[in-house]
Amino acid sequence: RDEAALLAALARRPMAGFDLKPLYRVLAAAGQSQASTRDAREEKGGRPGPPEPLPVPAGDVKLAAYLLDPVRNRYHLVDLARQFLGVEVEEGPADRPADPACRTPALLGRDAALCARLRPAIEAEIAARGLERVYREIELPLVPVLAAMEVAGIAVDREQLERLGRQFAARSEELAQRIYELAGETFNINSTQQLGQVLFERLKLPVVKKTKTGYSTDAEVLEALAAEHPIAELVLEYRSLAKLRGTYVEGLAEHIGPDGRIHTTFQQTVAATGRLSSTQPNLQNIPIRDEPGRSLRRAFVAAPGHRLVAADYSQIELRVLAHYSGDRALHEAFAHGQDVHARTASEIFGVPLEQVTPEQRRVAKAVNFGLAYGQTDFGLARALRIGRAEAKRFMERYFERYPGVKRYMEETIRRARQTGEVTTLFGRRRPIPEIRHRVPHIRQNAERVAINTPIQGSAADIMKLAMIRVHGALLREGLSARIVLQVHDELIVEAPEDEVPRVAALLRREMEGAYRLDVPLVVEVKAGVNWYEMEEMNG
DNA sequence: CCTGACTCGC
DNA sequence: ATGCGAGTCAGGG
Repeated sequence: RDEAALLAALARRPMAGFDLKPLYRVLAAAGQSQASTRDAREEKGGRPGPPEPLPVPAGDVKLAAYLLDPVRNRYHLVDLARQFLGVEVEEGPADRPADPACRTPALLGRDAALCARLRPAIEAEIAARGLERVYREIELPLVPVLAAMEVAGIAVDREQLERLGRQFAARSEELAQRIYELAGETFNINSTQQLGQVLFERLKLPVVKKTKTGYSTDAEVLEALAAEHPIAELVLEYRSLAKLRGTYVEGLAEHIGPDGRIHTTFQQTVAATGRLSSTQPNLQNIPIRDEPGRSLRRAFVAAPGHRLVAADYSQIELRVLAHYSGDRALHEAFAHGQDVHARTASEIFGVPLEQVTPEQRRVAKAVNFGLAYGQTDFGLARALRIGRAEAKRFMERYFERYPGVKRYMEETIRRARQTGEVTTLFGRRRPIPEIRHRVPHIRQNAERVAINTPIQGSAADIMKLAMIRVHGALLREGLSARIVLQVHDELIVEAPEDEVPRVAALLRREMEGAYRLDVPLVVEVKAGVNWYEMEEMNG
Protein backbone atom coordinates (compact mmCIF):
# COMPACT_ATOMS: atom_id res chain seq x y z
CA ARG A 1 0.00 0.00 0.00
CA ASP A 2 0.89 3.67 0.00
CA GLU A 3 1.88 3.50 3.65
CA ALA A 4 4.26 0.62 3.05
CA ALA A 5 5.80 2.48 0.12
CA LEU A 6 6.20 5.61 2.23
CA LEU A 7 7.89 3.68 5.04
CA ALA A 8 10.17 1.95 2.57
CA ALA A 9 11.13 5.31 1.08
CA LEU A 10 11.79 6.77 4.53
CA ALA A 11 13.89 3.76 5.46
CA ARG A 12 16.20 4.27 2.49
CA ARG A 13 17.20 7.84 3.16
CA PRO A 14 19.10 9.06 6.22
CA MET A 15 16.90 11.39 8.24
CA ALA A 16 17.44 14.12 10.75
CA GLY A 17 14.90 15.02 13.38
CA PHE A 18 14.01 15.09 17.05
CA ASP A 19 13.86 11.79 18.97
CA LEU A 20 14.03 9.50 15.94
CA LYS A 21 13.99 6.18 17.80
CA PRO A 22 10.19 5.87 17.90
CA LEU A 23 10.10 6.41 14.12
CA TYR A 24 12.92 3.91 13.68
CA ARG A 25 10.90 1.47 15.73
CA VAL A 26 8.05 1.77 13.22
CA LEU A 27 10.48 1.38 10.33
CA ALA A 28 12.14 -1.65 11.92
CA ALA A 29 8.76 -3.29 12.53
CA ALA A 30 7.69 -2.59 8.93
CA GLY A 31 10.99 -3.98 7.63
CA GLN A 32 10.52 -7.12 9.69
CA SER A 33 6.99 -7.79 8.43
CA GLN A 34 7.98 -6.87 4.89
CA ALA A 35 10.85 -9.34 4.97
CA SER A 36 8.60 -12.14 6.23
CA THR A 37 5.85 -11.53 3.63
CA ARG A 38 8.51 -11.35 0.90
CA ASP A 39 10.00 -14.63 2.06
CA ALA A 40 6.58 -16.25 2.30
CA ARG A 41 5.86 -15.15 -1.27
CA GLU A 42 9.17 -16.51 -2.46
CA GLU A 43 8.48 -19.67 -0.47
CA LYS A 44 11.73 -19.54 1.43
CA GLY A 45 9.70 -20.85 4.31
CA GLY A 46 10.42 -20.55 8.02
CA ARG A 47 12.47 -17.69 9.23
CA PRO A 48 12.50 -14.25 7.65
CA GLY A 49 15.51 -13.34 5.56
CA PRO A 50 17.75 -10.38 6.29
CA PRO A 51 15.84 -7.09 6.45
CA GLU A 52 17.34 -4.06 4.76
CA PRO A 53 19.58 -2.43 7.35
CA LEU A 54 18.24 0.96 8.38
CA PRO A 55 20.58 3.90 7.76
CA VAL A 56 22.25 5.75 10.61
CA PRO A 57 20.26 8.94 11.27
CA ALA A 58 21.87 12.09 9.86
CA GLY A 59 21.11 13.95 13.07
CA ASP A 60 18.91 13.96 16.16
CA VAL A 61 18.62 17.20 18.10
CA LYS A 62 17.36 15.44 21.21
CA LEU A 63 20.46 13.22 21.36
CA ALA A 64 22.66 16.22 20.63
CA ALA A 65 21.04 18.19 23.46
CA TYR A 66 21.56 15.25 25.82
CA LEU A 67 25.26 15.10 25.00
CA LEU A 68 25.60 18.85 25.56
CA ASP A 69 23.97 18.59 29.00
CA PRO A 70 23.28 15.01 30.15
CA VAL A 71 22.03 16.08 33.56
CA ARG A 72 18.80 17.80 32.46
CA ASN A 73 15.58 16.06 33.40
CA ARG A 74 13.94 16.74 30.04
CA TYR A 75 14.85 17.66 26.49
CA HIS A 76 11.77 19.36 25.13
CA LEU A 77 11.86 21.06 21.77
CA VAL A 78 10.37 24.21 23.32
CA ASP A 79 13.25 24.45 25.79
CA LEU A 80 15.84 23.90 23.06
CA ALA A 81 14.12 26.53 20.88
CA ARG A 82 14.39 29.01 23.74
CA GLN A 83 17.99 28.11 24.53
CA PHE A 84 19.44 27.92 21.03
CA LEU A 85 17.10 30.11 18.93
CA GLY A 86 15.71 32.53 21.49
CA VAL A 87 12.19 31.59 20.40
CA GLU A 88 9.30 31.30 22.86
CA VAL A 89 6.58 28.80 21.78
CA GLU A 90 3.88 26.51 23.17
CA GLU A 91 4.51 22.77 23.44
CA GLY A 92 3.68 20.86 20.27
CA PRO A 93 3.54 17.21 19.16
CA ALA A 94 7.30 16.70 19.59
CA ASP A 95 7.00 17.36 23.32
CA ARG A 96 3.58 15.75 23.84
CA PRO A 97 3.69 12.64 21.65
CA ALA A 98 0.96 11.02 23.75
CA ASP A 99 -1.44 13.92 23.23
CA PRO A 100 -3.36 13.53 19.93
CA ALA A 101 -4.96 16.97 20.39
CA CYS A 102 -1.74 18.78 19.59
CA ARG A 103 -1.06 16.67 16.50
CA THR A 104 -2.45 19.29 14.13
CA PRO A 105 -0.92 20.01 10.72
CA ALA A 106 0.03 23.50 11.87
CA LEU A 107 1.87 22.32 14.99
CA LEU A 108 3.47 19.34 13.24
CA GLY A 109 4.80 21.72 10.61
CA ARG A 110 5.99 24.17 13.23
CA ASP A 111 7.89 21.48 15.17
CA ALA A 112 9.49 20.25 11.96
CA ALA A 113 10.58 23.78 11.13
CA LEU A 114 11.93 24.38 14.65
CA CYS A 115 13.83 21.15 14.45
CA ALA A 116 15.35 22.07 11.09
CA ARG A 117 16.51 25.44 12.44
CA LEU A 118 17.80 23.91 15.67
CA ARG A 119 19.96 21.27 14.09
CA PRO A 120 22.73 23.48 12.70
CA ALA A 121 22.81 25.54 15.89
CA ILE A 122 22.99 22.60 18.24
CA GLU A 123 25.34 20.55 16.07
CA ALA A 124 27.73 23.50 15.95
CA GLU A 125 27.88 23.28 19.75
CA ILE A 126 28.49 19.53 19.52
CA ALA A 127 31.50 20.15 17.30
CA ALA A 128 32.74 23.04 19.42
CA ARG A 129 32.59 20.94 22.60
CA GLY A 130 34.43 17.94 21.16
CA LEU A 131 31.33 15.76 21.20
CA GLU A 132 31.41 14.91 17.49
CA ARG A 133 32.77 11.40 18.01
CA VAL A 134 30.37 10.28 20.70
CA TYR A 135 27.51 11.79 18.65
CA ARG A 136 28.43 10.37 15.23
CA GLU A 137 30.13 7.14 16.27
CA ILE A 138 28.04 6.10 19.25
CA GLU A 139 24.68 7.74 19.87
CA LEU A 140 23.42 8.13 16.28
CA PRO A 141 24.46 4.62 15.09
CA LEU A 142 22.89 3.20 18.24
CA VAL A 143 19.40 4.45 17.31
CA PRO A 144 18.60 1.72 14.73
CA VAL A 145 20.13 -0.90 17.04
CA LEU A 146 17.89 0.06 19.95
CA ALA A 147 14.86 0.27 17.66
CA ALA A 148 15.56 -3.26 16.39
CA MET A 149 15.96 -4.56 19.96
CA GLU A 150 12.69 -2.99 21.07
CA VAL A 151 10.87 -4.44 18.06
CA ALA A 152 12.40 -7.88 18.64
CA GLY A 153 11.38 -7.97 22.30
CA ILE A 154 11.93 -11.01 24.51
CA ALA A 155 9.62 -14.01 24.70
CA VAL A 156 7.92 -14.63 28.04
CA ASP A 157 6.36 -17.88 29.24
CA ARG A 158 3.16 -16.54 30.74
CA GLU A 159 2.23 -19.86 32.35
CA GLN A 160 5.58 -20.09 34.08
CA LEU A 161 5.14 -16.54 35.34
CA GLU A 162 1.67 -17.35 36.65
CA ARG A 163 2.89 -20.55 38.35
CA LEU A 164 5.50 -18.53 40.21
CA GLY A 165 2.85 -15.94 41.03
CA ARG A 166 0.68 -18.60 42.68
CA GLN A 167 3.63 -19.91 44.70
CA PHE A 168 4.51 -16.42 45.88
CA ALA A 169 0.87 -15.68 46.77
CA ALA A 170 0.50 -18.86 48.82
CA ARG A 171 3.64 -18.24 50.83
CA SER A 172 2.73 -14.59 51.21
CA GLU A 173 -0.67 -15.46 52.70
CA GLU A 174 0.96 -17.86 55.15
CA LEU A 175 3.40 -15.16 56.27
CA ALA A 176 0.67 -12.54 56.63
CA GLN A 177 -1.31 -14.80 59.00
CA ARG A 178 1.75 -15.41 61.17
CA ILE A 179 2.58 -11.71 61.21
CA TYR A 180 -0.97 -10.84 62.33
CA GLU A 181 -0.74 -13.44 65.11
CA LEU A 182 2.53 -12.02 66.39
CA ALA A 183 1.20 -8.47 66.09
CA GLY A 184 -2.06 -9.34 67.81
CA GLU A 185 -4.02 -7.54 65.08
CA THR A 186 -4.44 -7.39 61.34
CA PHE A 187 -3.05 -4.42 59.46
CA ASN A 188 -1.63 -3.45 56.08
CA ILE A 189 1.89 -4.85 56.18
CA ASN A 190 2.70 -2.90 53.02
CA SER A 191 2.09 0.38 54.79
CA THR A 192 5.35 1.58 56.34
CA GLN A 193 3.27 3.80 58.62
CA GLN A 194 1.08 0.99 59.97
CA LEU A 195 4.04 -1.38 60.19
CA GLY A 196 5.97 1.22 62.17
CA GLN A 197 3.11 1.54 64.66
CA VAL A 198 2.97 -2.24 65.14
CA LEU A 199 6.72 -2.68 65.54
CA PHE A 200 7.62 0.35 67.59
CA GLU A 201 4.46 1.23 69.52
CA ARG A 202 2.53 -1.99 69.96
CA LEU A 203 5.52 -4.37 70.22
CA LYS A 204 7.82 -1.69 71.68
CA LEU A 205 10.80 -2.72 69.57
CA PRO A 206 13.81 -0.38 69.67
CA VAL A 207 13.88 2.42 67.11
CA VAL A 208 17.25 2.22 65.37
CA LYS A 209 16.65 4.59 62.47
CA LYS A 210 14.14 7.27 61.51
CA THR A 211 13.01 8.73 58.22
CA LYS A 212 11.95 12.31 57.55
CA THR A 213 8.37 11.38 58.28
CA GLY A 214 8.62 8.74 61.01
CA TYR A 215 10.06 5.32 61.82
CA SER A 216 12.26 3.60 59.26
CA THR A 217 11.26 0.02 58.51
CA ASP A 218 13.72 -0.72 55.74
CA ALA A 219 15.54 -4.03 55.32
CA GLU A 220 18.54 -2.87 57.35
CA VAL A 221 16.30 -2.00 60.29
CA LEU A 222 14.34 -5.26 60.04
CA GLU A 223 17.57 -7.28 59.91
CA ALA A 224 18.69 -5.60 63.12
CA LEU A 225 15.29 -6.22 64.74
CA ALA A 226 15.45 -9.90 63.82
CA ALA A 227 17.56 -10.43 66.93
CA GLU A 228 14.77 -8.91 69.07
CA HIS A 229 11.56 -10.37 67.72
CA PRO A 230 10.57 -13.13 65.26
CA ILE A 231 8.15 -10.82 63.44
CA ALA A 232 11.01 -8.95 61.73
CA GLU A 233 12.19 -11.87 59.66
CA LEU A 234 8.64 -12.67 58.60
CA VAL A 235 8.07 -9.08 57.47
CA LEU A 236 11.31 -9.18 55.49
CA GLU A 237 10.21 -12.28 53.62
CA TYR A 238 6.67 -10.94 53.19
CA ARG A 239 7.98 -7.71 51.76
CA SER A 240 10.29 -9.42 49.28
CA LEU A 241 7.39 -11.57 48.05
CA ALA A 242 5.14 -8.50 47.76
CA LYS A 243 7.83 -6.90 45.62
CA LEU A 244 8.11 -9.98 43.42
CA ARG A 245 4.34 -10.24 42.96
CA GLY A 246 3.64 -6.59 42.34
CA THR A 247 6.61 -5.50 40.30
CA TYR A 248 7.55 -8.67 38.51
CA VAL A 249 4.70 -11.17 38.25
CA GLU A 250 1.82 -8.74 37.78
CA GLY A 251 3.92 -5.89 36.43
CA LEU A 252 5.55 -7.98 33.72
CA ALA A 253 2.36 -9.86 32.76
CA GLU A 254 0.73 -6.53 31.85
CA HIS A 255 3.43 -5.95 29.28
CA ILE A 256 3.23 -9.26 27.42
CA GLY A 257 2.09 -8.40 23.90
CA PRO A 258 -0.11 -10.40 21.51
CA ASP A 259 3.11 -11.91 20.13
CA GLY A 260 3.89 -13.37 23.57
CA ARG A 261 6.85 -11.03 23.96
CA ILE A 262 7.75 -8.02 26.09
CA HIS A 263 8.98 -5.00 24.16
CA THR A 264 10.72 -2.61 26.57
CA THR A 265 11.73 0.94 25.71
CA PHE A 266 15.39 1.82 26.06
CA GLN A 267 15.87 5.43 27.13
CA GLN A 268 18.92 6.98 25.52
CA THR A 269 18.73 10.44 27.14
CA VAL A 270 18.12 9.74 30.83
CA ALA A 271 21.23 8.57 32.67
CA ALA A 272 23.75 11.33 33.35
CA THR A 273 26.67 8.91 32.90
CA GLY A 274 25.70 7.76 29.40
CA ARG A 275 24.14 4.49 30.42
CA LEU A 276 20.88 3.33 28.91
CA SER A 277 17.82 2.87 31.04
CA SER A 278 14.83 0.61 30.44
CA THR A 279 11.18 1.43 31.06
CA GLN A 280 7.71 0.00 30.50
CA PRO A 281 8.77 -2.39 31.78
CA ASN A 282 12.24 -2.06 33.25
CA LEU A 283 14.00 -5.24 32.11
CA GLN A 284 17.32 -4.14 33.58
CA ASN A 285 16.37 -4.99 37.16
CA ILE A 286 15.06 -8.55 36.95
CA PRO A 287 16.09 -10.32 40.20
CA ILE A 288 19.18 -12.53 40.16
CA ARG A 289 20.87 -12.41 43.56
CA ASP A 290 18.45 -14.45 45.66
CA GLU A 291 15.91 -17.17 45.24
CA PRO A 292 12.99 -17.15 44.80
CA GLY A 293 13.30 -13.90 42.84
CA ARG A 294 15.92 -15.37 40.59
CA SER A 295 13.48 -18.04 39.46
CA LEU A 296 11.55 -15.34 37.58
CA ARG A 297 14.25 -15.63 34.97
CA ARG A 298 12.80 -19.01 33.99
CA ALA A 299 9.89 -17.05 32.51
CA PHE A 300 12.19 -15.24 30.06
CA VAL A 301 12.60 -17.79 27.29
CA ALA A 302 13.92 -18.32 23.79
CA ALA A 303 11.37 -18.87 21.00
CA PRO A 304 10.89 -22.51 19.95
CA GLY A 305 13.99 -23.78 18.15
CA HIS A 306 16.05 -20.94 19.59
CA ARG A 307 18.43 -20.28 22.51
CA LEU A 308 19.20 -17.20 24.56
CA VAL A 309 22.90 -16.39 24.40
CA ALA A 310 24.12 -14.05 27.14
CA ALA A 311 27.49 -12.32 27.00
CA ASP A 312 28.77 -10.18 29.85
CA TYR A 313 31.87 -8.08 30.31
CA SER A 314 33.92 -9.40 33.21
CA GLN A 315 34.84 -6.62 35.68
CA ILE A 316 34.52 -3.92 33.05
CA GLU A 317 34.54 -1.02 35.51
CA LEU A 318 37.68 -2.20 37.32
CA ARG A 319 39.36 -2.69 33.94
CA VAL A 320 38.46 0.87 32.98
CA LEU A 321 39.93 1.98 36.31
CA ALA A 322 43.09 -0.01 35.59
CA HIS A 323 43.31 1.64 32.18
CA TYR A 324 42.79 5.17 33.44
CA SER A 325 45.00 4.88 36.52
CA GLY A 326 47.81 2.91 34.96
CA ASP A 327 48.25 1.29 38.37
CA ARG A 328 50.87 -1.44 38.13
CA ALA A 329 49.37 -4.02 40.46
CA LEU A 330 45.88 -3.64 39.00
CA HIS A 331 47.29 -3.92 35.49
CA GLU A 332 49.22 -7.01 36.40
CA ALA A 333 46.15 -8.70 37.85
CA PHE A 334 44.22 -8.25 34.60
CA ALA A 335 47.17 -8.90 32.29
CA HIS A 336 47.70 -12.27 33.99
CA GLY A 337 44.02 -13.12 34.10
CA GLN A 338 44.05 -13.29 37.89
CA ASP A 339 41.00 -13.41 40.15
CA VAL A 340 41.09 -9.67 40.87
CA HIS A 341 39.30 -9.88 44.23
CA ALA A 342 41.67 -12.60 45.43
CA ARG A 343 44.60 -10.52 44.23
CA THR A 344 43.30 -7.51 46.14
CA ALA A 345 42.85 -9.67 49.25
CA SER A 346 46.38 -10.92 48.89
CA GLU A 347 47.60 -7.31 48.73
CA ILE A 348 45.57 -5.90 51.63
CA PHE A 349 46.12 -8.85 53.95
CA GLY A 350 49.70 -9.49 52.89
CA VAL A 351 49.23 -13.20 52.21
CA PRO A 352 50.15 -15.22 49.13
CA LEU A 353 47.44 -15.44 46.48
CA GLU A 354 46.88 -19.16 47.13
CA GLN A 355 46.35 -18.60 50.85
CA VAL A 356 43.55 -16.03 50.56
CA THR A 357 40.54 -17.19 52.59
CA PRO A 358 36.95 -16.79 51.37
CA GLU A 359 36.37 -14.23 54.14
CA GLN A 360 39.39 -12.16 53.05
CA ARG A 361 38.20 -12.33 49.47
CA ARG A 362 34.74 -11.12 50.51
CA VAL A 363 36.26 -8.07 52.20
CA ALA A 364 38.49 -7.35 49.20
CA LYS A 365 35.51 -7.67 46.87
CA ALA A 366 33.63 -5.04 48.88
CA VAL A 367 36.66 -2.74 48.72
CA ASN A 368 36.98 -3.19 44.95
CA PHE A 369 33.26 -2.73 44.54
CA GLY A 370 33.28 0.60 46.32
CA LEU A 371 36.22 2.04 44.41
CA ALA A 372 34.17 3.11 41.43
CA TYR A 373 31.70 4.86 43.72
CA GLY A 374 34.26 6.92 45.60
CA GLN A 375 33.57 4.88 48.70
CA THR A 376 34.38 6.27 52.13
CA ASP A 377 35.48 4.36 55.23
CA PHE A 378 32.01 5.02 56.59
CA GLY A 379 30.35 3.42 53.58
CA LEU A 380 32.66 0.41 53.61
CA ALA A 381 32.05 -0.07 57.33
CA ARG A 382 28.32 -0.13 56.72
CA ALA A 383 28.56 -2.47 53.76
CA LEU A 384 30.71 -4.95 55.67
CA ARG A 385 29.07 -4.30 59.02
CA ILE A 386 32.40 -3.67 60.66
CA GLY A 387 33.83 -0.79 62.64
CA ARG A 388 34.77 2.42 60.89
CA ALA A 389 38.35 2.23 62.12
CA GLU A 390 38.77 -1.23 60.67
CA ALA A 391 37.22 -0.14 57.38
CA LYS A 392 39.61 2.79 57.32
CA ARG A 393 42.58 0.43 57.76
CA PHE A 394 41.43 -1.70 54.83
CA MET A 395 41.15 1.35 52.63
CA GLU A 396 44.52 2.74 53.68
CA ARG A 397 46.10 -0.61 53.02
CA TYR A 398 44.44 -0.74 49.61
CA PHE A 399 45.75 2.65 48.57
CA GLU A 400 49.26 1.74 49.81
CA ARG A 401 49.25 -1.31 47.57
CA TYR A 402 47.55 0.44 44.63
CA PRO A 403 49.15 3.90 44.67
CA GLY A 404 48.27 4.47 41.01
CA VAL A 405 44.59 4.23 41.85
CA LYS A 406 44.98 6.75 44.66
CA ARG A 407 46.87 9.14 42.36
CA TYR A 408 44.26 8.77 39.64
CA MET A 409 41.41 9.59 42.00
CA GLU A 410 43.12 12.67 43.39
CA GLU A 411 44.01 13.83 39.90
CA THR A 412 40.44 13.29 38.65
CA ILE A 413 39.03 15.43 41.44
CA ARG A 414 41.65 18.10 40.91
CA ARG A 415 40.90 18.31 37.20
CA ALA A 416 37.14 18.28 37.78
CA ARG A 417 37.61 21.19 40.13
CA GLN A 418 39.63 23.05 37.55
CA THR A 419 37.32 22.46 34.58
CA GLY A 420 33.99 22.00 36.36
CA GLU A 421 33.36 18.76 34.46
CA VAL A 422 34.54 15.20 33.83
CA THR A 423 34.76 13.21 30.60
CA THR A 424 34.75 9.59 29.45
CA LEU A 425 37.00 7.64 27.07
CA PHE A 426 34.95 8.85 24.12
CA GLY A 427 34.74 12.46 25.25
CA ARG A 428 31.27 12.28 26.70
CA ARG A 429 31.07 15.12 29.24
CA ARG A 430 29.31 15.71 32.53
CA PRO A 431 29.35 19.11 34.18
CA ILE A 432 29.83 18.99 37.97
CA PRO A 433 29.38 22.54 39.22
CA GLU A 434 28.96 21.36 42.84
CA ILE A 435 32.63 20.29 42.92
CA ARG A 436 33.46 23.85 44.04
CA HIS A 437 30.60 24.11 46.53
CA ARG A 438 31.61 25.35 49.95
CA VAL A 439 29.24 23.08 51.91
CA PRO A 440 31.36 19.96 52.56
CA HIS A 441 28.76 17.23 52.05
CA ILE A 442 27.59 18.72 48.76
CA ARG A 443 31.18 19.04 47.56
CA GLN A 444 32.07 15.51 48.71
CA ASN A 445 29.07 14.13 46.87
CA ALA A 446 30.28 15.93 43.74
CA GLU A 447 33.72 14.36 44.22
CA ARG A 448 32.18 10.90 44.23
CA VAL A 449 30.30 11.78 41.05
CA ALA A 450 33.60 12.93 39.55
CA ILE A 451 35.20 9.57 40.39
CA ASN A 452 32.26 7.46 39.29
CA THR A 453 31.20 9.11 36.03
CA PRO A 454 34.36 8.49 33.96
CA ILE A 455 34.34 4.84 35.06
CA GLN A 456 30.63 4.09 34.68
CA GLY A 457 30.38 6.31 31.60
CA SER A 458 33.37 4.81 29.80
CA ALA A 459 32.01 1.33 30.43
CA ALA A 460 28.73 2.58 28.91
CA ASP A 461 30.62 3.96 25.89
CA ILE A 462 32.31 0.61 25.35
CA MET A 463 29.06 -1.32 25.67
CA LYS A 464 27.24 0.96 23.21
CA LEU A 465 30.06 0.53 20.70
CA ALA A 466 29.87 -3.22 21.21
CA MET A 467 26.12 -3.19 20.57
CA ILE A 468 26.62 -1.36 17.26
CA ARG A 469 29.31 -3.86 16.26
CA VAL A 470 27.33 -6.94 17.29
CA HIS A 471 24.17 -5.74 15.52
CA GLY A 472 26.14 -4.96 12.37
CA ALA A 473 28.04 -8.26 12.44
CA LEU A 474 24.84 -10.29 12.85
CA LEU A 475 23.31 -8.61 9.78
CA ARG A 476 26.50 -8.76 7.74
CA GLU A 477 26.95 -12.45 8.40
CA GLY A 478 23.36 -13.13 7.41
CA LEU A 479 22.48 -14.57 10.82
CA SER A 480 18.89 -14.51 12.10
CA ALA A 481 20.04 -14.04 15.69
CA ARG A 482 19.05 -10.69 17.19
CA ILE A 483 20.04 -8.68 20.28
CA VAL A 484 17.03 -8.62 22.59
CA LEU A 485 18.31 -7.03 25.82
CA GLN A 486 21.12 -5.00 27.30
CA VAL A 487 21.72 -4.93 31.05
CA HIS A 488 24.63 -2.47 31.37
CA ASP A 489 27.49 -4.99 31.11
CA GLU A 490 25.54 -7.82 29.48
CA LEU A 491 23.95 -8.45 26.08
CA ILE A 492 21.24 -11.06 25.53
CA VAL A 493 20.84 -12.43 22.03
CA GLU A 494 18.13 -14.77 20.79
CA ALA A 495 19.56 -17.18 18.23
CA PRO A 496 18.28 -20.15 16.22
CA GLU A 497 19.81 -23.32 17.70
CA ASP A 498 22.10 -23.91 14.75
CA GLU A 499 23.55 -20.40 14.97
CA VAL A 500 24.49 -20.61 18.66
CA PRO A 501 28.18 -21.49 18.25
CA ARG A 502 28.73 -18.79 15.63
CA VAL A 503 26.80 -16.22 17.66
CA ALA A 504 28.78 -17.04 20.81
CA ALA A 505 32.05 -16.53 18.93
CA LEU A 506 30.74 -13.35 17.31
CA LEU A 507 29.68 -11.87 20.66
CA ARG A 508 33.06 -12.58 22.23
CA ARG A 509 34.95 -11.17 19.26
CA GLU A 510 32.88 -8.01 18.81
CA MET A 511 32.54 -7.21 22.51
CA GLU A 512 36.17 -7.89 23.44
CA GLY A 513 37.30 -5.96 20.38
CA ALA A 514 34.94 -3.01 20.86
CA TYR A 515 37.69 -0.86 22.34
CA ARG A 516 41.36 -1.29 23.04
CA LEU A 517 42.16 -0.60 26.68
CA ASP A 518 45.62 -1.03 28.23
CA VAL A 519 44.24 -4.17 29.85
CA PRO A 520 42.28 -6.88 28.04
CA LEU A 521 38.48 -6.83 27.88
CA VAL A 522 37.13 -10.25 28.76
CA VAL A 523 33.64 -11.50 27.88
CA GLU A 524 31.91 -14.51 29.38
CA VAL A 525 29.31 -16.23 27.22
CA LYS A 526 26.47 -18.49 28.32
CA ALA A 527 23.51 -20.06 26.54
CA GLY A 528 20.25 -21.72 27.48
CA VAL A 529 16.56 -22.13 26.73
CA ASN A 530 15.71 -19.53 29.37
CA TRP A 531 17.42 -16.75 31.30
CA TYR A 532 17.69 -18.83 34.48
CA GLU A 533 19.45 -21.96 33.37
CA MET A 534 22.43 -20.99 31.25
CA GLU A 535 25.52 -23.04 30.51
CA GLU A 536 28.91 -21.45 30.09
CA MET A 537 30.35 -21.35 26.60
CA ASN A 538 33.86 -20.20 27.43
CA GLY A 539 35.62 -23.08 25.70
C1' DC B 1 -1.16 13.41 40.13
C1' DC B 2 2.77 13.86 43.18
C1' DT B 3 6.07 12.51 46.94
C1' DG B 4 8.35 9.44 50.06
C1' DA B 5 9.75 4.88 51.40
C1' DC B 6 11.21 0.87 49.82
C1' DT B 7 13.59 -2.64 46.80
C1' DC B 8 15.13 -4.55 42.35
C1' DG B 9 19.38 -4.36 38.92
C1' DC B 10 24.47 -3.01 37.38
C1' DA C 1 25.98 9.28 55.10
C1' DT C 2 29.49 4.73 48.19
C1' DG C 3 27.67 5.79 41.94
C1' DC C 4 23.52 5.16 38.18
C1' DG C 5 18.71 3.88 37.16
C1' DA C 6 12.89 2.20 37.44
C1' DG C 7 8.54 0.47 39.56
C1' DT C 8 5.23 -0.29 43.26
C1' DC C 9 2.70 1.00 47.03
C1' DA C 10 0.74 4.07 50.52
C1' DG C 11 -0.84 8.27 51.50
C1' DG C 12 -2.16 12.96 50.65
C1' DG C 13 -3.80 16.75 47.45
